[in-house]
Amino acid sequence: MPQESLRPPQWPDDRVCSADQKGLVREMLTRIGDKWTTLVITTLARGPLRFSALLGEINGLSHRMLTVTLRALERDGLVTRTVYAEVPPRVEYTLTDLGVTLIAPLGTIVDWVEGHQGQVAASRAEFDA
Amino acid sequence: MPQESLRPPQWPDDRVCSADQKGLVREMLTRIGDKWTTLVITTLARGPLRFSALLGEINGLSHRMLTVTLRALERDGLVTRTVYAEVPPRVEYTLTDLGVTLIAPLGTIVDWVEGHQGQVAASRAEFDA
DNA sequence: CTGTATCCCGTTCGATACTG
DNA sequence: CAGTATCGAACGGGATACAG
Repeated sequence: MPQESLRPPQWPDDRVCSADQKGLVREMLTRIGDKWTTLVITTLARGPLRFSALLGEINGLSHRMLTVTLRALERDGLVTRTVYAEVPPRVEYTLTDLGVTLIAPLGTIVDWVEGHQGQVAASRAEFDA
Repeated sequence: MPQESLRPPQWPDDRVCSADQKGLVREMLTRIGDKWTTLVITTLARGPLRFSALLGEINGLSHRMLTVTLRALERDGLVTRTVYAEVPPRVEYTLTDLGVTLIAPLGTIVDWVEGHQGQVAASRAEFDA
């Protein structure tokens, strides 16, 4: 088993968050903020999808990264993987109850970005000028 | 030539989000989720701080990464950089009004993590078993 | 004190090829 | 169709040295 496949970033530095759980919070933020996790969750929020459907819905997402992302979500208990014993094989991914509770908080961030992207873009334009 | 140095990430991939704004949403999520951004924002949420103070408050944060993080936040209009013409130089960083509006949404995520980290940890333990 | 520039290593991720 | 294995390029980020 390759090291990379499934290992979620373990945050080994307890100095960062010695007395509290900021390490875990940041680890989850890292997960939430990583390249594909949020897109996968928000896509699954509209209903269960199979692997190939997810791949089709999310533009630019590679085969391999979808697998990695889904495994991490599954490990965290946010997504359920259901295999149907058919030929050809069919696998459906569904948000768990826990995963569903993440939709709203995620939504506040998405809303913020959508509501302020103009200001951010303007600020960048000025900064880069 | 490989001046990757201190420049904030500039928008490398338009492929992913050609016509819509999901790319920007994800880009902001990436920024929010990256190693230090959230910690810097939440630390500045308690009040303005100078460079060295921030460095001291956030354990494990390196000199260089604080600069990189602050530049990105400044570029996005989330943080203001104020230089006082003194010797030795003093520079204070403050959340902008825009930056302040990010505190609440960020809080919903932090609250989610703190409220569900037990379930996540349990799920991981079972998955890894 | 604040910030920039280099070096350098580990990780990430896309492309590709292969299996059940 | 769904998933795994491998490889190479790109990136992140720490240590360090240096400058205003």
